[in-house]
Amino acid sequence: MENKPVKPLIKSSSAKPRKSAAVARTQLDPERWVDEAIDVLAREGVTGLRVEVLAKRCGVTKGSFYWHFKDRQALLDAVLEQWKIGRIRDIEKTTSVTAGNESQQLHYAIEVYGASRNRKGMAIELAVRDWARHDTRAAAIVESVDLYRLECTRKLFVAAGMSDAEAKSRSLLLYACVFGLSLMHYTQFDDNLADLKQRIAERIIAS
Amino acid sequence: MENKPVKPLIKSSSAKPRKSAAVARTQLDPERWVDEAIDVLAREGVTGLRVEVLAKRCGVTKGSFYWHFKDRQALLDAVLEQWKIGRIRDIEKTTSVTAGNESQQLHYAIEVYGASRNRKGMAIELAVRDWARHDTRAAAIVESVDLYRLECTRKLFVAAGMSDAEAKSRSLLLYACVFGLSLMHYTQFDDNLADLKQRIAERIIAS
DNA sequence: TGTTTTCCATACGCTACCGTATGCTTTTCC
DNA sequence: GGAAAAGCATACGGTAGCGTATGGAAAACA
Repeated sequence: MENKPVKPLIKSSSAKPRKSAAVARTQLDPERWVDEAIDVLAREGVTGLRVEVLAKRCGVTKGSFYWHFKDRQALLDAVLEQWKIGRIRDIEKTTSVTAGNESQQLHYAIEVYGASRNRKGMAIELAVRDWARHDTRAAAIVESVDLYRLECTRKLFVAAGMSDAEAKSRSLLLYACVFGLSLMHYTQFDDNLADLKQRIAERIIAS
Repeated sequence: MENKPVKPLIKSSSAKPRKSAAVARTQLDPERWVDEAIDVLAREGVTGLRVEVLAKRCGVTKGSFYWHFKDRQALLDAVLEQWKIGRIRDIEKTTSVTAGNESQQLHYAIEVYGASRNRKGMAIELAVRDWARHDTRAAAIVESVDLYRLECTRKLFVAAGMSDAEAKSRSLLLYACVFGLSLMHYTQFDDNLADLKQRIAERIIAS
């Protein structure tokens, strides 16, 4: 009963060996679980994120999981937090730009999400968003990420010379379109999808 | 073993009482199951669509369900089919227009999906789309509905005077934006969402 | 009225989960 | 090297879900 240490909700990964600095050989899973979980999330959604399934993918059993995490919810929270951090970092990387290249950078922002490349990233995105429809925690995370994204691209539109109100609407239009496209099945709609996407991007960005 | 009649996958609802035309008092659940299922789908997604849960909502037990349906998949198929039929009907209603009012009708098409009203319809839409990400059957239905929608609005854009290529891109942009907006959480982004949406709609439709 | 269908309830076996308890092995630390 | 802690395995109880089997009530039909 009492021989277990005060078990943290998520084991702090900063508890690395203190003396021998360069050893760190035998540590196994500080946040490996979260990475694997995000992988499963991308392919099956939250409902596919089950403790025993995940354990099998990690080559261990539940026993290990419940040592690192208080319960399933703790993992889910960690996944959300990790996702949020990654998104914020990505947004900053995508929307940081040298003055004068704003329009170009906006085009890039659209392309980054475009289907082929970054399929997994979009799968995670959609999984989290669907998750947010039934879970308050996920919804809060999505909201914060959305606001940050919208704000970043808004600044780009402003820097590109638009009014504040127009920049806001363009910013929202941009992300709505990006996510919306990833929801739709339109490959049969046209035989020149590249041109189609080009026109859409122009419509979103051009003055 | 053999006393059961050839059980159809979905019991044909055309087997109404033959003689007394206006009676039909005691029939209970031909497609009531499907309606209830779509209701659950809207609130919990496909994974919430469980046989015993649904039975409880209908005030019966599994025994009834497995008389009407071969298995859970048969219900899911019926749900998809019902959804498709409803969408097709809706699209035709939304995009049929007297000549000259195309632009107005396009604005209406956007408004119809806009948040407040028709929340349930959008919830179903998103649930089905998420479903389609893991299920081939659902994906096929979504694809057919998408193509039909895209084609209908494309015609409206053409009728409004656009080139074929531009009409296609606008049509895709319209639906992508509509679904994308329903995925996002942007209520904190601006204090005048109406103006925001108005600008977006203009951007999508205006020449 | 009695038989056949229709429609539903109950009971069962099975699997996939979650979370806990407990013990075993490997490090870590003294 | 020996105690303590870390990291994981195994086993258990419990729930929820699917699908089947079977019986019973109620309606339709003859």
